[in-house]
Amino acid sequence: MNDALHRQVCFSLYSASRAATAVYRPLLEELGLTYPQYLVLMVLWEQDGSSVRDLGRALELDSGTLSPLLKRLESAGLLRRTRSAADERRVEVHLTEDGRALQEKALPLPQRVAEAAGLEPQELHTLQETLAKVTRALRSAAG
Amino acid sequence: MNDALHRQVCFSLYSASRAATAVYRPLLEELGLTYPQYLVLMVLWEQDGSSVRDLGRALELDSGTLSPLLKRLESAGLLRRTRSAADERRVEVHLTEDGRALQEKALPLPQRVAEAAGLEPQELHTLQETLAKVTRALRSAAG
DNA sequence: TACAAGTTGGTTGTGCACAACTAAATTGTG
DNA sequence: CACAATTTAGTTGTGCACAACCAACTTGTA
Repeated sequence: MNDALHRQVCFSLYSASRAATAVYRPLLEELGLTYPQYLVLMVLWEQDGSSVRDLGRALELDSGTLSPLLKRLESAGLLRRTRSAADERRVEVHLTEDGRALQEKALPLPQRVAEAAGLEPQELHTLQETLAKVTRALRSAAG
Repeated sequence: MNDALHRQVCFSLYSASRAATAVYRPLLEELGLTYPQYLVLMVLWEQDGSSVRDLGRALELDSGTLSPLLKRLESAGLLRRTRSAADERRVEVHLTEDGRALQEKALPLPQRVAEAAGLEPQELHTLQETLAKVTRALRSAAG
């Protein structure tokens, strides 16, 4: 147990985040997905046809991360990438039938991870609120 | 704004964690460090001579992550890795003078990031407690 | 209509994370 | 002692994150 370490917000967040994705990992592996791939699909399940830019905005990830990730999902047959006719700079990402079908299989996952976190609903809600507030503040501080 | 996304603990943690390390990044860059490298040094500043295994236990990182990271810190002249005389399986990690000297330069960092998080001291404390609890629960769930 | 400035997606390179595996040393047990 | 099981680091391979840079396209303005 290292005191300086455990007094830091950043380390607490870093540890908790890795622990949470570690709970997701074996569940997502059954769907053939990694956690960031699952995040991209979640955006597409709500907004099919999003551009790479839209995905980047939603997840705060840049094209250097998204481009190869999207290519992997495309070669897995879960989506297609097509240049927008209206604006040739844009690449629109469309789910395939397989990609859409995964939504149902993924439905129970968040609940299972929330349960694994071992918090009361009220406590969980407060945590979410606090994290959203912290993230906004940190982003505005980082510029 | 994607609803399904923002209702998930894991995504909140993932976003907050990346936002926090993003605040650290430019500050650590002045010291020539990445965030995980800084974490390793924090452990060594409190427990110089820790083994790779000790570092792994403290940070919950495995040797596949730590070995190359430690080599980079060694070639940066911040530490030395030596086989333990008592147990030839162990590699003990000792700070150099330069490595120890960085502690003082890094001293103000946590405070600055905590301020950037924009929480009241009481709120910050509650967050830390909740995150520690969540991390323990998630780890025991992951096995 | 030119064309500078901005937007969008991609590439390259570095450094984590983590799984799966290997090699070497130590320890427990007959 | 012998030797199987365990512990400890390290290697290899895959997939994020992110910085820095580039090419192609669009848009605003003279």
